Formats: sequence, C-alpha cells, structure tokens
Amino acid sequence: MADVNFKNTPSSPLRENGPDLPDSGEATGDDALPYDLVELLFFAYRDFTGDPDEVLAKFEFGRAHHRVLHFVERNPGIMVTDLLGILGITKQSLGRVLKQLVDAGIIEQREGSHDRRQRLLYTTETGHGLAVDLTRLQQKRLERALIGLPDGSEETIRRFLLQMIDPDARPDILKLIRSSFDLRDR
Amino acid sequence: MADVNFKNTPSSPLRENGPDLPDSGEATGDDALPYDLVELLFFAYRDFTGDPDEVLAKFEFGRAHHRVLHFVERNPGIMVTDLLGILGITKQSLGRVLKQLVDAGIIEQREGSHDRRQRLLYTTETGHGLAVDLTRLQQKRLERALIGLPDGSEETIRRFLLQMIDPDARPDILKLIRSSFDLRDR
DNA sequence: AATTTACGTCAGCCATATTGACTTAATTCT
DNA sequence: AGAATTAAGTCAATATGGCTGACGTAAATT
Repeated sequence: MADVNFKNTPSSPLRENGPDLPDSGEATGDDALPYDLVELLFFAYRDFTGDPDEVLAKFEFGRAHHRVLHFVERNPGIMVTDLLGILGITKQSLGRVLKQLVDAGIIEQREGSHDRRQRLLYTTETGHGLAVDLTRLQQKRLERALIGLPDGSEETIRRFLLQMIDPDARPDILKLIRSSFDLRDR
Repeated sequence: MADVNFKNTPSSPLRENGPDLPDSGEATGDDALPYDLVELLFFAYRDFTGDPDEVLAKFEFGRAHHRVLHFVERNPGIMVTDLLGILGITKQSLGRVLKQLVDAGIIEQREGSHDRRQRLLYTTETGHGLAVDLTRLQQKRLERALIGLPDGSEETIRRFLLQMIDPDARPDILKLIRSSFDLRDR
C-alpha cells in the first residue's frame, strides 16, 4: 500500500557524473517544457486509480472491471455497443471482463424490451454497492486534493480537465458526464 | 486518430427500460458522488497519453517506453535502481523495455565513475530529440487546456494534482519534479 | 573475508488489449 | 417478402507490459 516511495533517491541524480552530454543546445527552443505538470499528472492519476485497484484486487478484478462497472453504474440499461464506444475497446476485450462481472453477480443483462437483440446492462444490488464504494474512495481523494485551494478551484479544474479532452470528443463526453456544474463553452 | 467519439449514443440510455431496479435507496448517503470529476479525469488522462502514444507507435514503442524515456531525459545519469523506484515496476519489466531503447539508440548506458557497478542512464541525442518532441505534444495540450481559465489557475491545478498524490509519496515526488513553481505546503 | 548492493538474465505466468473471421437472432430497408 | 444491416457473442491467434522466483556476477561495504 502507498508504495509509491522511491527506494533511495541517493544523491539526487542530477547530471550525476555525466560531463560529456552533447549539451544538446536546444536551439529549437525547448523553452520551459512543463515537466512538472506532466509528472504531477502521471503520479496523481496513478494514485487516483490505485485506491480502487486495491479493493478490486480482493475480488480478483482489475482496472478493466472497474471501468465497466463504473460506466454501467452510471448508465443503467446501456447497450453493449454504446459501452464499447465509451471504453474505446473491442467487443472481444469487453466480452471476457463482462462475463466475469456477470458471473460474479455484479452486472446483470436484460433483453431490450423494444429491441430484443439488445442485452442491456445493469448493476445488481451488489454491483451498485461496490460501485458506490469505489467512487467514494475516489471522492475522498478528490476532496483531499481540493483542500486549501481558492474559491472556484473545483470549477477551474473541471474546465481544465474538459479542455484536456480532444475537442471533437467533448460533446459526447459532456452528454455522458451530465455534470451538475456548468461546463458549457465560455 | 481522435477516435474517442462514441458510436451512437442513441437515446441517451438513462434508465432506459429498467423499471425494476430496487431503487437502491442509498440510505448510506451517496450524496452527490463526484462522477463528473472522475470521468473527466479518465478521459483527460486518456487523451493526454494518446498524443505521445501515436508518435511512439511509429517506432514500435509503447507507453512503457515513453515513461522510461521521460524519466531518463529528466534525470540524466540516473541509476537503474532509482528508475525502478520511480516507475514502480520490477527489474525484469524494465529490462525488456530498456534493452529495446538502448538497441534503438534512444538511451545510453555508462559505467558509473565512482561505482563501477552502476549503469547510469542517459538519453542519446536522438533520444533527447524524441523526448522533447513528445513533451512538446503534451505541452500543447496542457496550454490549450489552460486557455480561458482565471488567473492563477495553473498554480491551482498544480496544487490540486500534488494533493491527489499519496501524502507520504509527495516529498520524493517533489524532489523529482523540482518545479519552477512553489509547491511547498500552504 | 563475508555480506550486501547493482545489475542482469532465464523461465514462466497473468491481465488486458488487439485483429480477423464467423454465427445467430432480430430489426430495418426496399 | 426478401435482403441488408445491426446487436451481440464466439473462436483463435497475437502483442504488450506487468508479475514472481531463482540465479549469477561484479563491485563495494562492513
């Protein structure tokens, strides 16, 4: 748990004993690349997914199961095809994971009432409980991360994250997210 | 590329034809779980890593290679052991990826001058160029994401991301990141 | 001299993704 | 009514990036 610590960090290996790098003049202007933000994102996302990972490991589930559970919990009655679109994976990849979740009584499939080809997906009571537990873990981390930030920071972060997303994907994602906050342009 | 769009999103599957969920009263108080933030983080991080992924795919490299390249670029002369600590993977996992990067002339290993057991890692000129290219891609996305946000937002986001990280891992990560911005407590 | 450290390697396993091909059933289109 | 499309599932093979355990070698430390 929380094993994100580095082993040694001995003498902070800054150009340790490397006298002969070509000095790589950077005439191309690598003015102040945002290394810190890149790395903060990396470690933040890692720990963010780490909380649920620990819980899911007890069920022999992985992150793939979490993603499926999350989006089914959020979109009860979703079609398999739509779920594939959201997750951006193939039918075959989803198949395995979904089967395991169904077998474990986490997710339930029901025949569509209008279109009987569909196997609409729902969380079971158990699945719903697990989904809520996992989201609450993430909520705690998010709340802790917002402590001490100026007023309006949460909204700022929401807009930042939205704008990180490919512009042409945003409309669909906004529909999916249906935030209680105002994420419209401007 | 930018295939993050969902296929259909037909009739926004909101409890489509599911009349008989136990209504899951949520007496446990699932008051306003932060689904939107969770999902924004998911999609934002996905697209953020997507840019480099596309470039790396041309070299037959994956995200694992990117992480190694990034941290070697950032910490020239880093020891293998320290890199393992940063990445949080095993020697064997790193071994494969690192070998490929060395064979491709992206990363260079030099014997430590004080401790001849060490194989200190450096990017080659080529590797440095690639690393810069990749980071610039991510920079563009970050800059676009910051557009239109209020003054001080970048700092807010930095603090948010830092506070997302496990508290006991922060000191080491701060050392690693050595941001030009002030990320100290308070 | 003994122990520990740094690094590497062999071998095998697992999770999650991929592609391509194909089937079944149901719906929709002409 | 018949053809085409769609929804879902399946078989088989492959790739990536992790993992564990067991060893080996050289160099440094105690």
